[in-house]
Order: sequence, then structure tokens, then C-alpha cells
Amino acid sequence: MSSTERRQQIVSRAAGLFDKTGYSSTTMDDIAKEVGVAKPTLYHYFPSKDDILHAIHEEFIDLLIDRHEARSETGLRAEQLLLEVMADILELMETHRGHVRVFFEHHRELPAEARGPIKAKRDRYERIVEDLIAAGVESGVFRQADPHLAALAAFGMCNWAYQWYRPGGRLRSRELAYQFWNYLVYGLGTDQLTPAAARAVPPA
Amino acid sequence: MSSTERRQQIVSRAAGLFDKTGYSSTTMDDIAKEVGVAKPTLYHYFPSKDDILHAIHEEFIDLLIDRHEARSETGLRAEQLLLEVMADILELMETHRGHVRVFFEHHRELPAEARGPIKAKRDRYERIVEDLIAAGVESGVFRQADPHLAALAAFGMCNWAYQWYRPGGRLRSRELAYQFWNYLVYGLGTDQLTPAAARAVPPA
DNA sequence: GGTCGTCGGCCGACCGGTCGGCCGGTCTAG
DNA sequence: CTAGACCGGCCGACCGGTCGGCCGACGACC
Repeated sequence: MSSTERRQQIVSRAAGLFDKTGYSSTTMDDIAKEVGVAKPTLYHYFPSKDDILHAIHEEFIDLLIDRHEARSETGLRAEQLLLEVMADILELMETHRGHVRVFFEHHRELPAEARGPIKAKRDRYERIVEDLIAAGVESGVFRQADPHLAALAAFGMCNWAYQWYRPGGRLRSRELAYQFWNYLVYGLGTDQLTPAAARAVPPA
Repeated sequence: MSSTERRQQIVSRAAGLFDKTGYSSTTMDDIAKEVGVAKPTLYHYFPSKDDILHAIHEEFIDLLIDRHEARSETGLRAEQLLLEVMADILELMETHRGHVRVFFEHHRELPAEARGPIKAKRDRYERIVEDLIAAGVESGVFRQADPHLAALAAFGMCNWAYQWYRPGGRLRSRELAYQFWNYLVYGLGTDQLTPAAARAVPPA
């Protein structure tokens, strides 16, 4: 096995263990055993446990950003791009389960000097989605809404799925994305609900 | 300070630390210091660290269930009850920050014999919300949708907020709940979007 | 009202186990 | 021969949990 393959293998196996057992409950010996090497070998590839964590974070957010950028030239409309973003996130829950939980739950454990750059990318991705919603408002397909808040709502529906989504389940990730997108874009209500309330102030 | 007050204080201070530093990175000495006692004193009130975690879980889910039940006799309609549930969750992010993160991120650390009962209550609460949405479909205020999936969407928007919501921010929790509820019920799209897509199959 | 026993709240000091990390090597492919 | 992949065995720090005992409040009894 080549050096880069081995490195890759360590990252993904470690992610799997962190997902199952949590970051601090997983020991370097656990990871070594899972990879099939001895503990010192891990230190041949990574200077510390935290650096493995860092690699997982980086891999995950880069995946997300790359996918969006590969698509951004295709001339899809805002609402379609939003669906694709939601599908990206949910797809990674099938293919990169371990990375997902780590990315969402273990950013505090990142070494201080790594936190900044990761957070910057995270913010950049959020910004991408906000801009995309703002473009939809601009073009008239979305109603007047705070893009920041709307993005958080979309992220919430998708990201939260890491808590319950299991790959072998009833719904494939793309179908799930479509259902959530559908709820968000068309709403759950029928016209039996007074539409006036849509822009009313919150009840006391 | 009375015994029950002290116990209560330990739970809430511990929740605060777990929120800030994570469960396993927080030591019993940290908690003791925060409470202002010595470590053995904690063991006077709780048999183990895990039991403090358990107490936090129980307190949180009981709060949520109690609030809903106190309201369930008032004759509110389904869509109103849904708004109130969402508001409950987001309000606890103002008043019980520590509890929230612990409840969402640290269920795996619960001792095996405690996991069952907590999960039962968690399931019960999810069921409550599903039933509430099913009732809305039945009465015609919500369109035909899978209550389970719709509940997960609503939970996602609200629960995910623990990742970014900060009490002192722009929006009070109830206003936030209203915005999210508004997105979910009325949708983000305008009639410039082809409504046919609302029931279309997902694109390949 | 003083004295003494009791009991709950509390703590200093310690223990045993665990874990991240490292040292000093071996082995093998080119 | 050498570079790099690999590892057995170790160390030091840390942490959950315990032990034995202190102290102040309070009730019982004379």
C-alpha cells in the first residue's frame, strides 16, 4: 500500500471510529488496530491525534465546496442550485458518515491554529448558500426573506439528518433532499390556512 | 444552601461546562471548582459522572414534554401547536443552553441502563409532533405529507440552532421560531415557481 | 441551659488505570 | 547501503473514584 493510500485509510477509518465512539473516547490504539498497524506507525503519518481530526475536517468541507463549484457554471436556476446543495450534504451522509459527525460535533477539539482556516471555509460555504437564496429573491422565485435565516433553516433540515439518517433506510439521500427541499420551497400548508399570516408579526 | 438546591446547582453548572468544553474533556475537578466545592462532595450527591449526565438528559426532555402537555388541553389548532413546539425548543436554547448540547451530542455516553428510558421519552416526544402534523393533514390545514419526515424537518430547523444561536443576538427565540414556522408552513417559493413540481418525482 | 452524641455536608490526599506520545530499534525494497 | 515503513515497550500526565476524617447544626437528656 502506497504512502498516500495509507494516509487516506487512516483518515477514513479514524473518522468511522470517531463517529461510532466519539473523539475523546477513541484511543490511538483503537485507530491503529482498526487500520491494522501499531500505534507508533500512526505517528509516522500524523504528528498528533488532533492532526487526524484536522484532516477529517478539511477533507469534508473541501468536498462540499468542490461539488458546488463544479456545478456553479452550469446555469442552473437558484431554486435548483439550492436543491443540489441540500442533496450534496445528504449524500455525504451516505458516503462519509464519519466525517459528518466529526465535522459537526468536534470542531472545538481542533488545535487552535487549525480552527481559523477551517472556520473560514465553513463560513464561505454558508455564504455561498446565502447568496444563492438572495439571488432567488432577486429573480422573484423566492419571496422576500432573510437569506441568512433561510439558509440556516435549509442547513438545519439537512445537517440535522446526521442524527437519524441511516444509509440502508427507506429513502435514498437524494429523495430525502427532494422531500425537504419541497417542504421548504412549497410549504406544508394548504390554502385552508389564512395566507395573510405569512407576513404577520409573531403572536405574543 | 439546601441539599436539593445544591444538587440542582451541580446539574446546571455541569451542563454549562459540558456545553463549553465537551463531556469527556470536562473533569470532575472542573465541575467541583465551578460549583465551589471539592471533588468528593460531588460524589456525595451523584454516584458517578455519568449520573450527572443522566440528570441533565432527564431534566431537559421532561421540560419539553411537560410544556407540551400543559398546552394540549387548550384547544389550539394543529398549526398553532406546531409553532408552540418549535418555540419551546428554541426557548430552551436561551434558558438551558448547556442542557441542549448535552442532550443532542452526548447520548452515547449515557450509562447503558439509563439509555433506554431516556430514548423512550425522546421517542415519545417525536411521536407527539408526528401525531400533531398528522392531525393537521387530517383537518386539511397541511397538505398530504409524511408526518414522520415533516417532523424531522421541523426538528432539524429548530434543533440545529444550538450550533449557532446565541441568546443575546438579533432575534429572540420566539421570533426565530415564528420565522422558521413561517418558512415551513408557507414555503419560500413564490407563484413564479411552477407549483406542479410540488408533487413531482425527484429529478434524476 | 449546658453537654454530648449523631449525622449530613464537606474535604485533603491518595490510588489505579488509561492514554497520548516517544525512543530506539528492525526489516525490506530498490 | 540507505530510506522509509513499521513496531515493542515504555513514560508521564491526567482523571474518575475512594478513604478516612473534620466540622458545625441540632436534638436528647439531665
